[in-house]
Parts: sequence; C-alpha cells; structure tokens
Amino acid sequence: MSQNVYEPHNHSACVRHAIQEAQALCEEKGARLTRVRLRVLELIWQSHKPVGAYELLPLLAQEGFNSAPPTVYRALDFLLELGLIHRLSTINAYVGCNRPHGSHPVCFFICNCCGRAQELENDKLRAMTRQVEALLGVTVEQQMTELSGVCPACREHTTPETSGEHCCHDH
Amino acid sequence: MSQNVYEPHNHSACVRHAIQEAQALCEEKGARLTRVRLRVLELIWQSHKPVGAYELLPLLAQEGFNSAPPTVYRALDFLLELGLIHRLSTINAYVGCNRPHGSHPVCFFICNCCGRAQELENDKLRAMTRQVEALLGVTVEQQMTELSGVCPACREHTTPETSGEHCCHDH
DNA sequence: CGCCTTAGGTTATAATGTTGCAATTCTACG
DNA sequence: CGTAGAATTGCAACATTATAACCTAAGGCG
Repeated sequence: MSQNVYEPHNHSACVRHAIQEAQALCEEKGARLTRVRLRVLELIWQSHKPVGAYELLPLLAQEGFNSAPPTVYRALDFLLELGLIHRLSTINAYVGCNRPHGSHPVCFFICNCCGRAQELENDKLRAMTRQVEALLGVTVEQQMTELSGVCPACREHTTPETSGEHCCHDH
Repeated sequence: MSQNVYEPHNHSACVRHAIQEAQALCEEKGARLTRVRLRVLELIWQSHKPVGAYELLPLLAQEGFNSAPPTVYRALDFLLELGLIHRLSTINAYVGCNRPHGSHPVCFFICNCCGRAQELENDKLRAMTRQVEALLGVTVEQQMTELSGVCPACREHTTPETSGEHCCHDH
C-alpha cells in the first residue's frame, strides 16, 4: 500500500504523481494520452471516491469536449487497458490505480459511508489465487476483490445520534 | 467446496438439494417461498452458468407468470437477501448458492469459455479480510471476489485449431 | 368477516454501456 | 512536403440492466 486514502494527505501530490506515471507509461508503450483521455484521468483522480461514467459527461461538456457516452467509455477503455484506472463492478464506478505497472490482482476496500476506495496489495490474495488454481485445475486470468464497510474516518465521525446518516467526505 | 461444477455430476441432485435447502430455510425464517420465487430459483439452478435477470423474463412468461422486470428483480432480491443466490457483479448475472446459511464472504471462479461459475470456500479469503481490517482499521461488512479464466473442461476441449472459439457447455 | 401486511401487476423511466458509420487527426514513409 | 493508412473522435441510435411509483390482489390473524 503506497498510502492510506482515509488519512489526511497531500492530494495534489497524489494527482501529480498519477499523471506523471501515466505520461511515462504512455511514452513507454507508444500509446497516445490525448486531451480527452488525460482530462478523464485527471477528473477520476480528483478524489479517491470512484466516479461513474455518466458523472464525467457533464464535466467534460463544461470544458468544451464532446460529451456523448462513447467519448467517455472510449477514454475509460483506454485507461483500463493500460491499467491506469480500475473498474469497481459492484458500484459501476472507476478509480485511479496507484501502481499502473502491468496487470495485477486487484483488491479494493470501499467505504459505504464516504465512498472512498483504497486499493490494496495483498499477498493473501495471490495465495488464494494459487490455491484456487490448484484446487480446480483452472487458469486464472483476471481477478477482482471488492470489500466494503466503514472506514476509520467515518466511524469516528459517526456519533450515535448521527448513526445511519451519511458522512460525505470527498477527498 | 461441496462439489466441482466443471466435473460431470448428477445435476438434478444439485437442484433437488438446493430447493430442499431453500424450503427449509424459508420455513425456519418464516419467509414465503411463493410460486414466482421458487420458479426463479429453479430456473437459476438449471445450470451452473449464471443467468441474467432479463433471460429469466421470457422463461417466466412461457409459464404464464407475469413477466415484467420488477417481478424478476423482486424475486431476485428476495433470494439474495436469504443468501439463496449470489449476484456476480462483473457479469451482471445470478447464480445459486450451495451453502445458503447466513452471510459469508463470497468467492467465485467464472470460466470465460463455458460461463460456468464455481463457488469457493477459501480460508485465504478470511485471512485477507482480517489483514485488511487490521491494516486500514476498517470494518468489512461485505465482500466479493470474482476470478475468471479457463476451466479444465474448456482447456481440454479447446484444441489448437479451435483455439479462441467458444466451447459452449451449459451444465 | 374485516383489518393489516406482504406480495405481485403495470407503466414508465433511470442508469449504464454498445454499435455502426462518417469525419477528422495523427503518423509513417516515400 | 504530401499522401496513404491507422488511430481517434463526433454523432445518432440503440441495447442492457435496474428502479420508481402507484395500485390491486392474496394471505395471515384477530
């Protein structure tokens, strides 16, 4: 884990780092990080809260980009393919990847309260994959684990009287 | 793992067992396993290949049931709530649960070729959850792991010349 | 029965994701 | 340069998945 999104941190450094990594990766792979693609990546990185494809449309429109679904989905597909973002299928939303180097088993914790998602590197996950492969005789090509619950920040801010309400951070 | 869906097995015994378990569970919880709900459960259990909500509509219609989306989704919600089925969010499909006793961490392997899904009990999964909770200080409430790749049956039936094609089992 | 709760019928609509094709832009190569 | 081919984008329509709202029917229970 390179950082903990539930703790205060210098978020603009997060974004800057992500963009630099993306540019380097594209350079390396000869992929074109066009204006729309870059902007979509930036928008996704604006917070650690995964963002839906249709939330991006009006944001792009504001900036004069074409704003029909295919535009966004094509950008998302490009970024997914390079591993610059991940898709969280339990919530149909997209979030930046903080270690975009090749395909890797993906594990996220998603806070049901603030919505922020933390990507995790987990050795148990790899062990599990190997165990499944051995047990079933299968070949695993893709894998995604999505945990959800309450993050420390939300548990702290959720006093008994506000229990059940949303505490809407958006960092 | 109570069985391996990729190996030949007595599938009608699978179904019979699932239905009996469902009836017992509903009895125990005072839940009403109505005709639509029972039929949806049976249809889902007809194969180990997860089925989409909209695939169920025409099947129900054939049998004289009302066949509008809410009918199916209400039945699915009921079955999900009792843990009689699981939703595989990476493929938007529903599949029977072979151990419907309370909420449990869910882990599936889905074959990209034949589509059949195998539910797995995995101790590494529980270890991972505990590790994540300790590492982030979070409380995990739900979790889903979806692996995908090629099952042994499909690898075997996929000779070099048919490579890349589908091998469409539907057991 | 008569009341209440739960389940189901019906219509419409929301949310998410694709297809197909034309127009444009970029890149490589002569 | 300049042009051919590939990649990207614009655009319109459509497909798939899921939910809302409101009403009717059925079952449980005094």
